[in-house]
Amino acid sequence: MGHTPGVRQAQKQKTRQALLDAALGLLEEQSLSSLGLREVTRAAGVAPTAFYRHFRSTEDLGVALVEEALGSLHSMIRTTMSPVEDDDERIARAVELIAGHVAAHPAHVRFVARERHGGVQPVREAIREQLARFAEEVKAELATDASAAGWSDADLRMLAGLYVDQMLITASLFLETPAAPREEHRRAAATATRQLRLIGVGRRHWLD
Amino acid sequence: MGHTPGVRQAQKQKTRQALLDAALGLLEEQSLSSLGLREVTRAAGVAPTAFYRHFRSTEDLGVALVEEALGSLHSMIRTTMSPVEDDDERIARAVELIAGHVAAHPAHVRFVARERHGGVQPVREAIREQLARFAEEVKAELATDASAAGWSDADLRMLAGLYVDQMLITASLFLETPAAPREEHRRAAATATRQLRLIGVGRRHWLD
DNA sequence: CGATTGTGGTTACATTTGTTCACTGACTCC
DNA sequence: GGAGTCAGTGAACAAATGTAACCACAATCG
Repeated sequence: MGHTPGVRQAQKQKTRQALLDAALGLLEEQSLSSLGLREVTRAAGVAPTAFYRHFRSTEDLGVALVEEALGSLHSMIRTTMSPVEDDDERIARAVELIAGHVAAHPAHVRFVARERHGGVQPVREAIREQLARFAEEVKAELATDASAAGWSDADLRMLAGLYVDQMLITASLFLETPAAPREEHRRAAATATRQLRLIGVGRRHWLD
Repeated sequence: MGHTPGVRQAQKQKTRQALLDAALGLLEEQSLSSLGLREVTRAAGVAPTAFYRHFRSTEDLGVALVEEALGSLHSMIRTTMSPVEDDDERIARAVELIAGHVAAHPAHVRFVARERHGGVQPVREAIREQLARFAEEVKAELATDASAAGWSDADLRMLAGLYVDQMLITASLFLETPAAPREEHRRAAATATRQLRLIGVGRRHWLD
């Protein structure tokens, strides 16, 4: 089996993915700056030197993880901004969406929250850049909203940044609520909802 | 010189402080989970084994650093809540205060921002606990405010948490603006001011 | 088909790590 | 002032790390 062109590259990306997955798993209990090359290869089931075929260093791997982690967030933001008329409905949907995303990709969320201010500069930079891109998208979406009439460009940028930060805060709040039966989860959701609602109120009366 | 009682303990705390300072310096370019015991003692100018006279492990040292770092934040919050009638004046003063604190203790602020979601569980826990205490203080302060009439306990707690998170966001925003001549610093301050103002607007119209 | 490319494995090495043990000598306390 | 306490030192250890050089062998391409 397999004289189809591309078998080699497919295998390569398979082990590459194994390295990424292994690293992501290990990063649930430590920071990237302490992640060892051998540690990763051991968890991935490959020889230490094989690492170099894919990444120059663990820093490099970290940057790759940023792409992977925030790629999944990409679709999330789009959905949050979906056309819903009722504001409270939209907020509830957003909180629900964040909770779902955290439940689906906890390791990715943890990684971003952890390394956003972490000890590896290139990774911080990559996260910052991606989040700035998201904020720009959010801002563009906000600008189309009817209630945005009269808002300055700086005001819109500020609000978008506020929403992005709030999204991360909410996500890591859910993260800290792992197997809490249901009660803590509810409280986290309630708090997040309230915070978004207050921002919404401020938004509606911004031009008063 | 020195038959006054307490010379010994004074010397001990002096080297203990040297260890803390050395660690804090090293942590500007890495995370706590990768901080080595020998690395710290080397930077502090003491023998590796001396470390054990003060801390059980680097994790332990990290927890001690939390106390030190958030102790300085303590006074900061109190001042922010000082009695000023004009809201915009209060916001301006708060932003100014945060900027000053970051300029005065950049390493402490960086440490808290970095390890709040970092890879060392006991340190995360310590930071969470201290921030919860701060939030409680802020909430108590908010409750005395005249405009807090009719606010539920949960609403007050939510608002206090929002302010604390916002304070950290603003602080780490200033952190990312190290030697930027003045322009970036101004923009950061402007953004922070705008965000606090929007929260203030939402606060005033919360009960509408 | 034969030649080439390149992923992954093997072995090896110099460094660095955390922790131990026994020690020294200055401060403490009676 | 003499006995005891204890912060800091020094040497030693096994274990783990990042990186290099060389090898094997299947997929690729002419």
